[in-house]
Amino acid sequence: MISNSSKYAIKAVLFLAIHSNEENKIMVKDIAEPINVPQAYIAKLLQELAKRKLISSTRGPKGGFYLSSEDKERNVMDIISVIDGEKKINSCLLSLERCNSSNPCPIHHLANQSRIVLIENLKQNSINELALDVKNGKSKLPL
Amino acid sequence: MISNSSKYAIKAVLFLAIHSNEENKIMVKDIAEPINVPQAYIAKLLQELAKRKLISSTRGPKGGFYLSSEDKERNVMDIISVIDGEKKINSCLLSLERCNSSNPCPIHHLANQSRIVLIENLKQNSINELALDVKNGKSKLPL
DNA sequence: TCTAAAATATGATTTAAATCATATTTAAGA
DNA sequence: TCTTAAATATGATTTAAATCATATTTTAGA
Ligand code: FES
Ligand code: FES
Repeated sequence: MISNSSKYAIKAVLFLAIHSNEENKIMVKDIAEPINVPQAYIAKLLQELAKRKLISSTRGPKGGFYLSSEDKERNVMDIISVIDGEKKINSCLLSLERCNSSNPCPIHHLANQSRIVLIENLKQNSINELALDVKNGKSKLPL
Repeated sequence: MISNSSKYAIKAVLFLAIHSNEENKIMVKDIAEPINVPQAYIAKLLQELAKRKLISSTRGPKGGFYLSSEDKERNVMDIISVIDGEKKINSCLLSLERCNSSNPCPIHHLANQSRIVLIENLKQNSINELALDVKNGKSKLPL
């Protein structure tokens, strides 16, 4: 439903939200370790996120990744959409085909509402808001 | 979150609920095709479900798989638990470690409630009830 | 303008899940 | 009791996701 890659990407973006800004960029090697994701792997994900404009980056010495103020207004679903694609999280729990309320599978009505709520919630808070929660001790960035 | 194997297993069990009973057993080859799952693959899953007592089977000529009346009182979460294991569906969306409301990750509060609701819903209806929905045209068994 | 430090692009390798294959065991019926 | 049809047990192969490796491009600063 949500890939490992998406989870890693979310962790990395939140880490950047907490520790970086326009004037304080962070290199992959300084991101990989604290979030406990292999460096080469998170590098690839960060590159993809940068290409898709969810995070910002500059090359060369003093370069690195960071979140611009617009980047911080993104939400978690934006990240999942870029890494996994829209359709994956919306696919039918049984068929992998089109999930459709007018032609539902036997467990559609058991699963559909909670999925809608989940997706809605993942769009509700900005990266910035989630980062503030961590700063305020209301949540933790796990390994 | 829910593996392909679990999805296949759920489809197979629902198929058995609709088409089989103590006097009318069904062979793997007659299950595989209608639910559109490779025969050797669904065979393995059915064997596991039978070993774990979620479905019934008899060997030899006139043998096959079927659901006893007790089997039909099981629910979808029972199947997921047997195929994927309990912990998988309950793991943290970010860390893969213990998901814990008193030490939550940044998206715990975005995801936890809907997951609880999903799991509760998947336990709510018996296989028999879900099969009746299909028989009554209220839902469809997809490919 | 050179050098070094960073991201980027691209592709190879590994691993776990999915899929396939087959020898063994059980039970019905002749 | 023999034969045959079924599930069962076990393991091999394939595939997609995860992970690793490296040559190229860009840019800051000497
Ligand atoms: S049709 Fe299966 S979850 Fe919607
Ligand atoms: S701690 Fe991450 S989902 Fe609960």
